[in-house]
Amino acid sequence: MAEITIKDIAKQCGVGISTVSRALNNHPDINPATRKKILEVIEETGFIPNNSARNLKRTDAKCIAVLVKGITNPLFSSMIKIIEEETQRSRYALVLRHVEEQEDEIDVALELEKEKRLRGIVFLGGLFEHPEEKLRKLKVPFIFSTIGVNISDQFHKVEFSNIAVDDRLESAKITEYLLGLGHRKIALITEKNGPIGGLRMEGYRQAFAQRGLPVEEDLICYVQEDMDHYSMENGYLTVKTLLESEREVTAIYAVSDLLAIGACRAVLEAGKRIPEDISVAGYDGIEMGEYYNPKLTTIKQPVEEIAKKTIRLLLDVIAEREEPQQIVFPAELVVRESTGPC
Amino acid sequence: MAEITIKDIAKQCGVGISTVSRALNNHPDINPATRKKILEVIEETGFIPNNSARNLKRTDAKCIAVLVKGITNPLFSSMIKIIEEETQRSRYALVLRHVEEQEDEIDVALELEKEKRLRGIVFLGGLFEHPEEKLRKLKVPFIFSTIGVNISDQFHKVEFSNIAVDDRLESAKITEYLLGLGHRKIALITEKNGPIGGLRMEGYRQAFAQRGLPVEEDLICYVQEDMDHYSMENGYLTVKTLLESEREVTAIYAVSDLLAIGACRAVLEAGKRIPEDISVAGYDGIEMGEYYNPKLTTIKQPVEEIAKKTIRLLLDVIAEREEPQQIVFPAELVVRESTGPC
DNA sequence: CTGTTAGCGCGTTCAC
DNA sequence: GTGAACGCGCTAACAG
Repeated sequence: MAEITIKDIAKQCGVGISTVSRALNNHPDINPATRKKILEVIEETGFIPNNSARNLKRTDAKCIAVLVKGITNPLFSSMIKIIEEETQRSRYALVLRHVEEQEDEIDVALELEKEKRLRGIVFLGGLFEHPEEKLRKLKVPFIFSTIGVNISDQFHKVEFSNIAVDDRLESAKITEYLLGLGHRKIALITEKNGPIGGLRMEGYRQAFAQRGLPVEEDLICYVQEDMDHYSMENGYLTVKTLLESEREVTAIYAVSDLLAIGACRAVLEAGKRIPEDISVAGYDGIEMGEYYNPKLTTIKQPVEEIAKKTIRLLLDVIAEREEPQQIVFPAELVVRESTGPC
Repeated sequence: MAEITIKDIAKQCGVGISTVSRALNNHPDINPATRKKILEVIEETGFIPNNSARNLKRTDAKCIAVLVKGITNPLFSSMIKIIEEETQRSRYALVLRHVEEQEDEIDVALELEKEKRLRGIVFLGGLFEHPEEKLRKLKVPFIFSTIGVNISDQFHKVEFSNIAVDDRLESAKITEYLLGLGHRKIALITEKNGPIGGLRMEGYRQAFAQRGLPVEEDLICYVQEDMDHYSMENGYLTVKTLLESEREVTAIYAVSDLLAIGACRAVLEAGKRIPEDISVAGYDGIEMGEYYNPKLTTIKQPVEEIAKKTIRLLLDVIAEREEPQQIVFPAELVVRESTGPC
């Protein structure tokens, strides 16, 4: 069965091809009567315009793309929801696209930019460390909403937008909080390579340094490389190994809430209490932290604010109401039940 | 700046347009030397073929689409991962597409079918209750992997594929387990309307009926309609209300693990112990259930098997090695720490 | 092996 | 207001 096209509709309505096109696109120059009739026939026939063909010709598509790297990150779904709302309000269409871990998000963006008629791009969860040369290939405004990557090391000019949290600072904040409680044997659960783990580790070290305290290197535990670095399972396994090693530990700081929850499981399984025997702190502020037992002490990233600012800034830049800029959001130390005095 | 096209590449290489196309598509009939040169120029120029134009002409695209309804469902990400692996192994491209709650997944599929050259479609999380007439519009094989919707009530012919778990049966299983522990005051946390909640409630009733026990209607608690029906927050609020009502309860069965975790938080906040004072059981078998404290008793859906079978069946149907069929997978009652004798 | 040509389905000029 | 013709960028069929 042949695909039904705009031509068939035109024939069936006894009108020209372009009239159908006008009906389809809410073009003003069309007789309401003929327009209504065309839409009826379209309804009956179940005709669906071919998007590929449309994208090929269309000049005015208001469309922005969100490229998400890391579908497993629980923070993203709420961010996406907010971005969706905000774009709809501005009458933009949204293309949501997942980027595989090994894919280059810029390449995907470049491809999408050609395929659809993008007006702007949001990068969620990728790394803002692409060569400027490559970034410059993007012809529409874009913004990196890189929860987890501090920009202070970046040398990008202000010509590119970026919204982030100062990981090093926030990480130091929660470490200092643990130190303030009297903890000294604070195990750090982090990833070995990778900018996020790196920055958060730096914050950890900074907090110790600021108090003139030495960091015990063998309390820095790296998650397993061969599986998702930020999964509960990885946190569990890493902390299990730690506890079995009989190293003395009074607190555990995992650089993500999921790792921290895995850590909790390992601690509980070892027959220890949280926080009486061992305090556990996370980082991210995922919803589960409020529901877990005990409730998780963590650094809460202002996800909603970040999402809102991200999309608004992008829309403003698109509309040339605003210049690209780089913004750092403060995060919040949320003390709950999983941490206590040493 | 004008978009760079295949024509420009051809000119720059001093070859014909179709030769470039051949290089692009790994066509065998091409001189390796010219081919290499073309690819080099493409690399230099940063040329990216326009997908819309390709889709318009291409006839042989091996592409299958996965339409996901309900991004928040924690079970989906692992299913998607498996489906990705399996499709790649068969050298199919994958289009992942999220469907909004209010969108009609069939409409989206229809549109996508025109836009890309789909060979098959997987529906994840939608409802298999579309009129046959509409389903028949889909011209490529598709399969509903409807975790959560029992098919026994469906009157669809075998011409459509569907993979599911028998919700009623499994729900009865876990209810019977609680009854077997001696519980009689078992609160049910479910959604008021909606086929999933409906079927699971039927299972709950069935289990009581089988023992000749009456169901106490006021122990059936409906989640709030105005927010995500299967969120922790909704479970928390619903159970909080329940507990404040002073109705006697010895066990709570929530029809999803997330609801159950919210329920646990409410129970704990009320100063009760799990399972000593109140047992809590969930449904789904999400990973968090193993990490939560206490570990959650639940019905574990065989997500991996379902995902594998789903994609394999689809590929088989596409290749005409197999007829469309409807399969029911058994789920497993996993008893963990959150439930105990009455 | 390679270049030329004819559309894919639609939006966008133009005339009318 | 409307229709015919053109071409978006590319692939496929055909010649060479």
